[in-house]
Amino acid sequence: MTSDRANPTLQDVAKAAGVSTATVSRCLNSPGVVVQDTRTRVMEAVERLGYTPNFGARAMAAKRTFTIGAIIPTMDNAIFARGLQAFQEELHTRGYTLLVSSSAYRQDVEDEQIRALVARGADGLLLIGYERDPSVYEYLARRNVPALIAWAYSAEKPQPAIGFDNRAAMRSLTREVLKCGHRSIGVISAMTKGNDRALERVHGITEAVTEAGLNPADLDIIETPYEIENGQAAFDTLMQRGAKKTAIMCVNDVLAVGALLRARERGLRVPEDISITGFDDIELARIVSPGLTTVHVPHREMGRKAAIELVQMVERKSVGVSLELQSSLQMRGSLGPANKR
Amino acid sequence: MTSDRANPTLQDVAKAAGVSTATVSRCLNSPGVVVQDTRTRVMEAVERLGYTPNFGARAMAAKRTFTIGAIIPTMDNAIFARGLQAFQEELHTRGYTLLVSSSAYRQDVEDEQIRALVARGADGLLLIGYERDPSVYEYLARRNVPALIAWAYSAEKPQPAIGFDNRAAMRSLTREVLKCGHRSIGVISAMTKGNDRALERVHGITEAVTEAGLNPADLDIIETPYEIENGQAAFDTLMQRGAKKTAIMCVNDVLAVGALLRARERGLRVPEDISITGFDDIELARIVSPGLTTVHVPHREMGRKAAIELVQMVERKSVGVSLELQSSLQMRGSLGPANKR
DNA sequence: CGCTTGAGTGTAAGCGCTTACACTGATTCT
DNA sequence: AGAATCAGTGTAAGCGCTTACACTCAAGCG
Repeated sequence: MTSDRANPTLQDVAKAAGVSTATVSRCLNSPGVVVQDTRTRVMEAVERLGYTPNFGARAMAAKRTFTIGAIIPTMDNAIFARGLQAFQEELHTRGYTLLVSSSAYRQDVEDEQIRALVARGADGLLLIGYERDPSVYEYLARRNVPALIAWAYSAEKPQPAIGFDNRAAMRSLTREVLKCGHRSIGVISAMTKGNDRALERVHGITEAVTEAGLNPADLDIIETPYEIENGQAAFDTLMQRGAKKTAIMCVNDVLAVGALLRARERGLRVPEDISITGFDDIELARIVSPGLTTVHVPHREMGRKAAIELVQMVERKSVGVSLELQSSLQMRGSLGPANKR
Repeated sequence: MTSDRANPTLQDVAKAAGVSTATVSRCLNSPGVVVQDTRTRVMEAVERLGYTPNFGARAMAAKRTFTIGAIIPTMDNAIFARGLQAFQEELHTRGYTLLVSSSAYRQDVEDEQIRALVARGADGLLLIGYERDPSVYEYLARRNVPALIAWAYSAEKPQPAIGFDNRAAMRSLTREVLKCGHRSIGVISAMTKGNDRALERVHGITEAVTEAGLNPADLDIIETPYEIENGQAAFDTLMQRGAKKTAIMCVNDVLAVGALLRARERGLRVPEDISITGFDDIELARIVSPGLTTVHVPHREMGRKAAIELVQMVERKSVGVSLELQSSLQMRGSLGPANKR
């Protein structure tokens, strides 16, 4: 029944206010066109009945949801938190709601989540990194759902993105490491499959090493999932095999903190005995001691600008323009001169 | 037009497969009742057209969404991350999707989010802590949306909850601190307004102090928002005013880490010069040095059990039963004997 | 052999909302 | 004074889906 007390509908409000459903709808969506008098009467009824519009119905009728979806690889660690926070704040001021889900770094899960978000009527999507099956982009294009890439930027890619050049950033950090005299370098990378950011960062190291006239094949690289514990384990492996390293470069701060911890546990002094670097500049990086030398990423700026651009894409039905942000080196205590044994 | 290429609907699939919309719907929702032959034909059409059901329409027609909403005070820090992860995993195995939003520790925002989630058809809600306007509970009851409280537990409250006794936990930690001989204790609390967990924890301290025959009014308590920086600032304030403290008890690990950092910056040794304790046992607690003595909370267990119970409430339309979990003390280096000057 | 039965499918009535279009009565214009 | 205009409101047609109910037809029954 439409008179059911449990879930008041537009109908109920209309009846209570003695107007048509159209008028109630208008009061809610474009109050300007309704005369003051009726409006108060309607709003009063809304209040009295505790009416909340049904989202599904609204989405279906209006084909707009004012909802933006974001799919991040993980909620567990802080990398995306700050940027997403800024993203969401900016979205909020523009009247949009953010729906977040996480893919656990798995492409099939991400795929599923994308479809779920689209089915839920997301007006636009924020995606992390470029790398995903082309069919995903086709799907989005067919459905007319604009998507913006973040946390990565590459001039060649066709997709609009707002991020920074992971490779270049890591290249400059590596130059710094080389400048400190390090020649035997271990690398701890996240899993690069489906994670172009990690891959690009590793490439950055390789490039810098090559450009310094060294043999990139001498780099001892290990891949491991995103967890402090894995950083610790990887550090052990690296120290036990191959030439003796004087520096460990990690593809993200979490892994680096793991390495740092394990170094300490093994009685190694950082940076005297071994230097360690990270990437991201999450909070952790400044908390550990010594502080972690890392690449600072403008998370908040990225989140905010992504929101602005994505809303633009949704509302103007524009293609979206890419924007490259600058990352910077954050030098802290964990990087020091190589120990000339 | 229903033949539009962009967004295939049930209709389109039905036409393509030469069956009625009802049959397609059945294939998707209860494949058992459709004969093998038609089913393959339909599935093929679904595949070929790249059909995804429209969530809003489905929710509206079926009055079920298999969606659970969760509103947490913040995504910024790690306290809720692990528990939520477990919550979501368990939900997933049961065929539910999780929608998360954050309230920034503001009741009005939480309110808004609750309504948004309900409007979106959430079948059930996970809420953090008991404290909120009674009208919220009324609203939920009227709308028939079951809600489960987590991260808190109190036998007296009517709402079903799954959590632990914040007060009792803090009481035992405080006893431990007192046992170490500390008599002049500073307390750094989160903002207690709208945060019953913080308030309960402070109460726990007060109670333990009282039961030890000391005057709780001698406790130097300071309230500050949830940020490492604020922990640092609060530490300064505490050290500058009143009697000289030998221990600082913090209501959560983030604040405690802030205090720890600042102590170190001021050249104080922990725990020789000053002891510091936290609450939550987030990852950070074991990463700082010395490790933070804190209260360990069974986050994952809580998340998992919350999922099970909430699904139960949704499907059986049951009221929900509360469950108290046990927290435990996690002793690490940051707590030591009081320095008898 | 006619009748019941039931498995498999189709028909169509909503679910709660938005919005194009139609309508009404003041107001303004000629 | 009658026509034209327009602001404010109502009417009703969907949006894409689920599901109660109706229907069909083959198998099983007395």
